Amino acid sequence: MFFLKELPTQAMINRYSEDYFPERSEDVAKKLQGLREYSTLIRKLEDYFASHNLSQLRFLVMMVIDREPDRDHLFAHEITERLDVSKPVLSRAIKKLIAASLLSSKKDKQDARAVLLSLTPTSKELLRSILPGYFDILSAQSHSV
Amino acid sequence: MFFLKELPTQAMINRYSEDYFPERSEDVAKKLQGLREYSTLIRKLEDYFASHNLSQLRFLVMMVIDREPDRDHLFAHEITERLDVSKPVLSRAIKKLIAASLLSSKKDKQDARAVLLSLTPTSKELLRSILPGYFDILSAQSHSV
DNA sequence: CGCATATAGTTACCATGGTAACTATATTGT
DNA sequence: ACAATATAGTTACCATGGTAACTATATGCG
Repeated sequence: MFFLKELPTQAMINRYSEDYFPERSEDVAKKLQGLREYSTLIRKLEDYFASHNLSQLRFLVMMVIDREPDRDHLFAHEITERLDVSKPVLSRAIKKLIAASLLSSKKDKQDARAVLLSLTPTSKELLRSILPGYFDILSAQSHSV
Repeated sequence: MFFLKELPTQAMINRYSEDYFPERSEDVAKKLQGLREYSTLIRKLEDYFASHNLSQLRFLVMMVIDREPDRDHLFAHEITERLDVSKPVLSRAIKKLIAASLLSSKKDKQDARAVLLSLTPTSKELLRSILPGYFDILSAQSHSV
């Protein structure tokens, strides 16, 4: 999350950064603007998911299972490879999804430690129903990007 | 935070979104890429601030006081106007900054509810010392932006 | 004036992010 | 075979985000 509402003017950035690398202060201004825009976008997405009793993470967990070619399940550690999230946080997200019947789990026969995670009919339908709004938010015009 | 490491291919986005608005799927791809890049950037900034016993928010609180023209202090509610953060979160951030001697507070004489917040010599020096690294991270080249 | 409303800031509680350390199972190497 | 190491997932604990409701003070208005 990036909180700054009113971005510093170029003059202000120059004032702060000119001693160090004046040649890069335009980059700095662009990055700050990008940070602000994407933070706003992330807030919109989070609000949207919250209105469906989801979070971005729980949505993405379902997405990476859904988009997996050739298989209808993933193990938690495979999800960790696909999402930039720590194991404990993923573990809890999965627990919540299972509690909400949005994920089903099955012990793996080869590896007693591992758990197969698959989408349920409910979550497949939920995914289909929320995707339009998701893409809508993502494709909405922002000020500059 | 946006977690997805491997972004969906254009073909995948089309598969998901073509029923709804195929004409916008390029926007979607661009936005997802932007989200990922800015999430990575935010992580780098957070790590940098953490290495100085700060957070992005506490840094920005000091910055908005420092950058205020004509005055050397702000009230908490004025900081709320400048930063997109809830009052309780700001309240705690301020408490931590005061505890670390990075902010000094003084009761306002006109309004007994309000508290004047100013930078301390320590925080002015700290700001100066961390700004180069901050701009460095912001101006570092990313893959596409 | 004095009551209703607004504002400044805090408290209580919850959601979600992280790391370190743990249990249980699998694998590796001698 | 079995000890050492690696891996799957969880637990415990902390940081930081949010909203609702609270206290205290200020303001507006009949």
